[in-house]
Amino acid sequence: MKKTTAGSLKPRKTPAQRRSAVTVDVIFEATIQVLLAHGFDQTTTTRIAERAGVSVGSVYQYFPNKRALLAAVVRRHIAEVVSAGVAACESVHGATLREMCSAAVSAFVDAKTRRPEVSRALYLPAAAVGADLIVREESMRSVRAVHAMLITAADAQFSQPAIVSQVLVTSVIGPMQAAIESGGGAPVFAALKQHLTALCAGYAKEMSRPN
Amino acid sequence: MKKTTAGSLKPRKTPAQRRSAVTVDVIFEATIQVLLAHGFDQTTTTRIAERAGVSVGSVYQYFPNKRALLAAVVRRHIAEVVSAGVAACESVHGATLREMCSAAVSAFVDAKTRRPEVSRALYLPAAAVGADLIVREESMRSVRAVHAMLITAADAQFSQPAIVSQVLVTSVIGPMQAAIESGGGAPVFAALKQHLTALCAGYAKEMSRPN
Amino acid sequence: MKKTTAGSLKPRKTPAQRRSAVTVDVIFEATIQVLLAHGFDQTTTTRIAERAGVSVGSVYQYFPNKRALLAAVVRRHIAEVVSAGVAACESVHGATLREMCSAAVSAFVDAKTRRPEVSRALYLPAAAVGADLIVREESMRSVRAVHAMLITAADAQFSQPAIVSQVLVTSVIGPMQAAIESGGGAPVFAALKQHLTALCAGYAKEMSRPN
Amino acid sequence: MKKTTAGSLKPRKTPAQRRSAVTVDVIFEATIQVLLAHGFDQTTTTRIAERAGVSVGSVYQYFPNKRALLAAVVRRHIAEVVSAGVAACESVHGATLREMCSAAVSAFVDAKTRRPEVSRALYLPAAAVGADLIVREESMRSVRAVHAMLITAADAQFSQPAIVSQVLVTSVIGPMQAAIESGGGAPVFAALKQHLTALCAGYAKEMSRPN
DNA sequence: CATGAATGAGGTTTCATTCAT
DNA sequence: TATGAATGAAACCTCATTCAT
Repeated sequence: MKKTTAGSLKPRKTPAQRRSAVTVDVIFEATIQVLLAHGFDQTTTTRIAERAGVSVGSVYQYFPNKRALLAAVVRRHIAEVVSAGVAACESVHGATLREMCSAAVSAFVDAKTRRPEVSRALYLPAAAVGADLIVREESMRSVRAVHAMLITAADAQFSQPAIVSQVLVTSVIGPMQAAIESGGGAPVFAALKQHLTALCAGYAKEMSRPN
Repeated sequence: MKKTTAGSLKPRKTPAQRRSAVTVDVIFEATIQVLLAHGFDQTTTTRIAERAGVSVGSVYQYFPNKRALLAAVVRRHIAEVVSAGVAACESVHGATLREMCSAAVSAFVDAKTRRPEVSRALYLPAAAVGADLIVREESMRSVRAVHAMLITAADAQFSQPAIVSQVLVTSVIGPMQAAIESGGGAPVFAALKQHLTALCAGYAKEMSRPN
Repeated sequence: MKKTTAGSLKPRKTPAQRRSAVTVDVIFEATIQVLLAHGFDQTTTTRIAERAGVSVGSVYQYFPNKRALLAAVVRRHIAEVVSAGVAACESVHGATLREMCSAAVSAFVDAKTRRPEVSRALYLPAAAVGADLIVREESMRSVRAVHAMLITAADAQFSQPAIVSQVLVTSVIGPMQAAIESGGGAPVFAALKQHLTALCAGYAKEMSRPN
Repeated sequence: MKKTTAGSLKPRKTPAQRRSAVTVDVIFEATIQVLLAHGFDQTTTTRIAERAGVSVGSVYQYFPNKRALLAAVVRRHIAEVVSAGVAACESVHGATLREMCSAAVSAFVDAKTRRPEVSRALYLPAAAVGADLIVREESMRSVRAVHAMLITAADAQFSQPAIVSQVLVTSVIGPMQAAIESGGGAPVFAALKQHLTALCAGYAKEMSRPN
């Protein structure tokens, strides 16, 4: 990244037409591929275009600059993962604490490990682009969903549900990331689910009063 | 950063003379300052040298390239934090689970928040440089220390102490980071200690049998 | 030249479009001009680009690095000279030894002195770049052509035609170079032809048996 | 070479003292070693000093700048070779043409191949340093010696002894260099002597009248 | 005298972005 | 609309040379 020109991060045109939507997808996928194959600093717009089978000019037709492109890729990935988590949370309103933790953790791990390489590839871009904002926004969605879920718990009551939600969401990411980086496969992820469920449930129990 | 030159990350010459040692320290501090004031991609070797009050040449007398410099700065910071945590762990061998969690978390939070800006400044460099390795190495030290501590717990026994240690260490970082990023002050960090202690203790209880 | 980067010496993209071909030629010519006007170490890529009326970037669009550019310039020049010599050799198959020497020497001197400054300008680059290889390759072409010629001589037979060819080719270059360096004009070159012809013919006679 | 500052090429102080003379020799030898081990552009003053076991400062005590150092090294080497040739020429005054050629060529080849690596190492520096002048000066000595020799030939007379001498000297260098570059050993050099003798004798015969 | 840390001008190279075709 | 050659600011890094110790 050269200058982080601080320009707009929003895509340039909404892909109204069919063709456009396809092109954007191709560019997204190419970006991830290049990121994985060449690493962050070798990820140039030209290379992305090449890999996508379009010209650099075309890339700039859809994104005002490189940052915007990376941001969009990051946003899409995070949004997917978060949405899965949010849906899981909503589906267990009214359940017990342990059921809630198990369901949410499971959904999160599944979503995140569906394409583990993608998570790895996007780690640096997310930080380097001003995607912190995006990450924060999406995290908020998770936190809110967890919050909304917790207060419906059948077997407990929280005095600080907001803070607890925040800690729950952020504490789960580290072990997740570590597991992905370590290159572990399905069995590792299965074990991870159990441990993260215990982590969340244990903490939730500590911070709540039985109902 | 242009090319991730993949060259050696080891410092170039050990500062033998007093003057040199000072110079290196000045450069370290300048690096952090620039990182904070201008952001990662605006952190150029020239700017670092300027801020340090030396010439670019001097920087390159001690570090073979920019990556190595950043890596060194990251290493020093992480090592400090980890060392504090490790010391705390060692000081509570034989205590109860809750005492252990409280002591370790407290030490970790204190170390990490002594200079919160530094943590923020080094977040991206750590990822961008090949400092993953460094981070991983230091993480291992923490994990081992936690592991050594856990198995001496007065009131509990673990069947998978290794995994538990790993999860404990990685789960604590996220909330920590979030608190720092949020810019919270002393009260936030105090609350954080309580929550992280609960997080750890709760999880530890879940994963162990009473003695 | 800083680092003899040892990277590829092959041009980067073959100029497909007309515009590109022109650009490359302009860069070639500019390189020679700068070499002549400023000398080898003052021949910077920036200066070449300036003189060529293009941007540095354009230079790097066609050549992966400075060495490759210089190598290409050297190669083109040497190839021209050698080709002239080879053609001359082929045109006198079956002639007498003296006719052969006269024809080959004449062609070589003519080719080399068509633009004497170029020869002077490229002397150092040829050595400094890894163009030794190029020079060697092209020399081989000359040697082979001379060899092929010699064995058809109407009036003589050689027992070691290979070695003789090698010596003939290499012995002629020194006096040639000296004459160019001395800045002599047409009359000097005319005299040179006679002397070199004598040199070659005399040696050839010594190393062969009359037919 | 950075700037070819065009400063004086003359050594800075005459090594009046014993110690100085030794130091200069050590530096000379170190220069050649570095040239051979690292190549021309990697031959830095610091590296030379290191290899010589002295400080950079000391190198600058004896030579005003890098060019002067390289020039001195080149000069010494060439002077040695030329002196050997000159001596040989003087020792055969009054002999026959063929004897002259044989003696001079033999001495030249011997001198040049005593340390073939040195010749290779100094090739580029000689050209890059403006040592052309030195080379030219020393060449002149050779040419004059050959000239003085030729006119005493017992069996021939030359109408243009000056030009003939010039051509003889310059024509012999190319094949010599090629033989060295090719890495050939003693047998190659033996054959070379025969061919160069034939080359010179043949040419000399062509350019002279029997006595 | 020797040392070697410090200097800093300047060289090479990259790559996001534009715009004529 | 798509293309991709051209741009050029700016980054990293080197190394001959100096001078305080």
